[in-house]
Amino acid sequence: MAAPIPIDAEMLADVALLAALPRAVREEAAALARARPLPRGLRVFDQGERAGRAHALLSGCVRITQSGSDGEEILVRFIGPGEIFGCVPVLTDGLYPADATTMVDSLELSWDPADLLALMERHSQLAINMVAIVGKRLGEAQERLRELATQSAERRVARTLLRLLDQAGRRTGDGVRIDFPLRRKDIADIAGTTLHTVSRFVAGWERQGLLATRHHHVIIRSPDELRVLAEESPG
Amino acid sequence: MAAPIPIDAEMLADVALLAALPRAVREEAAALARARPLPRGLRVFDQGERAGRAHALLSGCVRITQSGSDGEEILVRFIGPGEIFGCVPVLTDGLYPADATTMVDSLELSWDPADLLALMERHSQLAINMVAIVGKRLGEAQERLRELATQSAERRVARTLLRLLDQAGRRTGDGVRIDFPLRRKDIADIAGTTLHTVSRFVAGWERQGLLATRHHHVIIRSPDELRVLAEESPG
DNA sequence: CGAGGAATTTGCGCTGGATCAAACTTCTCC
DNA sequence: GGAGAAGTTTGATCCAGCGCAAATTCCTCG
Repeated sequence: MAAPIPIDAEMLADVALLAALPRAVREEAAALARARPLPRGLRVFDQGERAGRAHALLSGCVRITQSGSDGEEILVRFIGPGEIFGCVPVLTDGLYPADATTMVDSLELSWDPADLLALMERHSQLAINMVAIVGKRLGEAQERLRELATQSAERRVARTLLRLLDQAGRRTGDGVRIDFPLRRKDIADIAGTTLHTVSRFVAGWERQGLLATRHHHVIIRSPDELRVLAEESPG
Repeated sequence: MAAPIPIDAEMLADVALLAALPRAVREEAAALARARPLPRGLRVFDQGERAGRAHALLSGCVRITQSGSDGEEILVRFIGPGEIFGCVPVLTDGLYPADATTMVDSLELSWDPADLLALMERHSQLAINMVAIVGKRLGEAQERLRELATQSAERRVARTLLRLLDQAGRRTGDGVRIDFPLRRKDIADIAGTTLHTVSRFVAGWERQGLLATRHHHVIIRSPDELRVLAEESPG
């Protein structure tokens, strides 16, 4: 067992859940947290498993997927630096509702469920922040639901890329790069279609010079053109 | 203007958000709440509107719908007695994310956003309850997302009915009745399909004696057979 | 740098379910 | 109780995109 990684309140300033709180609260949270490096490809927790820890990501990227009894799965969301994951079951039935897997080497903080709960009881602002975070995700899920029910696959793929751009876009020489390793299957699992269909559209856009992929990373050269595709009225 | 409806802490005991709290908190919440009867068909609030009140339903039924810029809409959920609605924006951007319309004559309580926020600040358990409620809805939304992306229309319609049965089922003489007025279009807007497709399946099931509809109400005679349809492995 | 494997592209046929259209039934309200 | 409106059923047609399969390219790692 390696020596525990020291945690200071500074590290917590980047976690959205705690960002706007008084420093004293962050120190309290820091004292209870455990830091841990996560190698790429690690299954952080499994769907249905009893929630052993509540998590926050400091760096890297975690993929949250949900699968049904039939094995079909969707990609619920990517967790980027500063975001929390696996925290809701602490307050509900105690079972993780999805799988979590690191996509790159990452660093996380985590809390014992009881500690986090106690912390939220002492500091209502913490719980209120959490409602805001979960509420925002609920809104996003409902928007995706509407898109999936009413829009064409092409628009959904375009919107998926735009949304990822928002979440993890980073300017580079010739466009904006999505900072997650992203393969066609991932895009398909978010947009609710197949990797074949995604490939057709993306390859087309790539030919038009609208975007490029290298090393499993997507670089959008022209977000505006993509936005046009995403908004186009019919189907 | 009619005289205000008197509110006592007893009424709040049926509201899930406040149910498990000390009586003193419920009394505090009661003092700040406003009760209001809502006639059938009333638009309680509009998507995009600034959140003027946070709501809880005491009796009746409210339909929450979300529509996109193109006019396409989905039915996000039904709110039944004891459930809250329009409360999340109090803690986020202050804009209602969806429309809310009463489906029958109803009775609601509502709070001023600032009052509810202050109440949650004083009583962290209230905020914690809210995380649990919103988290549960998030889980449901993600499950629907997966179903919509991976399952056949028939299964989705069957599951939709089963889910409504769970939420608002009431035993009657010859089966379990869903306590909301429900037309084909509503089912379609939840299941993510068209009223024609819903009609085909439901009419078939009705012929098999699996369920019945009268006065825009669905009565499931054989939940088990429906469950089989919902679980059936392929597509 | 090169071999092996993983991911992507692309062609083709097929079908679930959307769309269009029309008859029919059920509710609502006078 | 009856007229009109609203909701439902059912048929016919059509196509977006899924499933399968094979070729090709890209990435990884020794």
